[in-house]
Amino acid sequence: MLMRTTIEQDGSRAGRAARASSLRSVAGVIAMTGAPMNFARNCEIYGEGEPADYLYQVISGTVRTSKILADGRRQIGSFYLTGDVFGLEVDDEHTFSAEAITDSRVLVIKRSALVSLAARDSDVARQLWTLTGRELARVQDHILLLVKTAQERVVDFLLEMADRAPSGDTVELPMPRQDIADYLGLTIETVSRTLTMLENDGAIALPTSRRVTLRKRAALGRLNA
Amino acid sequence: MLMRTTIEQDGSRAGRAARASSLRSVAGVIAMTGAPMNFARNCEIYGEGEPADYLYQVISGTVRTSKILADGRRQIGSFYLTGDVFGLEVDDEHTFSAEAITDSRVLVIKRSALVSLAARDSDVARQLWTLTGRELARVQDHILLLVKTAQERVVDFLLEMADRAPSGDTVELPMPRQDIADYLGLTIETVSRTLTMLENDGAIALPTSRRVTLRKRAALGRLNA
DNA sequence: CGACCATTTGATATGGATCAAGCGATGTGG
DNA sequence: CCACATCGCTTGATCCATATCAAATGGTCG
Repeated sequence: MLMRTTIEQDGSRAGRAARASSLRSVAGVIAMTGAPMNFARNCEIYGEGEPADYLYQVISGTVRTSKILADGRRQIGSFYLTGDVFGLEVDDEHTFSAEAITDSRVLVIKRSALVSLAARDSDVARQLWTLTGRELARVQDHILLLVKTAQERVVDFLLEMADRAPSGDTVELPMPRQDIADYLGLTIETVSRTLTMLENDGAIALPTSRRVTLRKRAALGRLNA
Repeated sequence: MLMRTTIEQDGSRAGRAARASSLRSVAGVIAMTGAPMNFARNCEIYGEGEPADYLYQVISGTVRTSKILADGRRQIGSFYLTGDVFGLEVDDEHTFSAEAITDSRVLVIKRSALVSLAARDSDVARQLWTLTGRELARVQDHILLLVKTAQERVVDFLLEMADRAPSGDTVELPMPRQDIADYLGLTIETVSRTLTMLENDGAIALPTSRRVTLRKRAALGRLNA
């Protein structure tokens, strides 16, 4: 089911500079040489349990991390948008697998290089720690999501996406409903119904199924808190 | 509702040595001087949003971290048993609050001391990173818990506690049902009923409400995976 | 003994899952 | 260029796990 990947060895200077400027806080880390790679939609980037020899930064596209439970259900850990770093592990195994949601371009960075550099350069060490801490914060928020009602989960998700890909009040959802459902711990039907409901309530507009306009963000936020 | 705390300045050598031996992996970190403090049952150790000037290690007793949601519900982040480190933040604010579940003795360590030491000593930096990574792994497991059925959650919880406080197949639960419920995202009634059901099925025994004997761990594990 | 708190048990309600069908875009072969 | 298969999404009907509301039980401490 997963497709083959293509590798490119470009790594243009211009691209690097642009990235660095928009991502100050991880600048130190990504200053490392890394190879840009392209992954087609639904390509696996790494699998659960594989050695975590690399970490990754999204140059363009969207990536999800996921885990298949014993009963076959799938839980999505996170979505990663342009600029986000993923796949960084403290242990040396990936605890989730990662797939490209859309055709994506990803910077691949050797973990061992960073880890050994961190042993000498405390700034790098600090960066690694910060990145893991950021991931921790993300996952903690995710836990809070999972104990809420369906409507709260969906609204939180939309607000999160809106915050992360800032383009006014219209959010482009790169992922299918099934991914959203598996992220929120709901079924695809419940996600769909909830969106319809929010639309009927005038809280959002759905020009297309993948584009959502937040009509009253303040109200939405309050609705949930 | 929260009680006052008492402070002690003891810090016996014998105690330290015993701890260090049972906690190799964080030995580097806790080698730092820290003040042991006592907290009575239900005492707040720190509050959500407070500056994270200290981190903590449980010497004896049990601690929970929690967060109150907008609608008044409470989510428990984790339970910390003897030897566990908690309250370590990458940012400088506590994202959860922490309370002693039972009368507890806790080693209090100044964060700034560690952070500045980490800037010079890469082993310490590594320790900080590892501790945060361990927390991350714990929270990720927690997410997987929250999408399971009530029975699976309860069984997972019992197995987790049994692994962490190894004393054969009998687990002593230091926390009340309400804490378990708020950890598992269930109601107290559902937790209670589920335990009763497991007992009727012969999967566990409940000599007292706070003591659980796992009758068939292998089966329990398989039951859930 | 009696008050209080934690826990269990019982009866009922409900949010979201499940099962099933319809719908709208997109693409493909005749 | 149209018929038709496919895929992602929505909508509908029903069911069930867990929440909610309510009361009983049991253990602890003054």
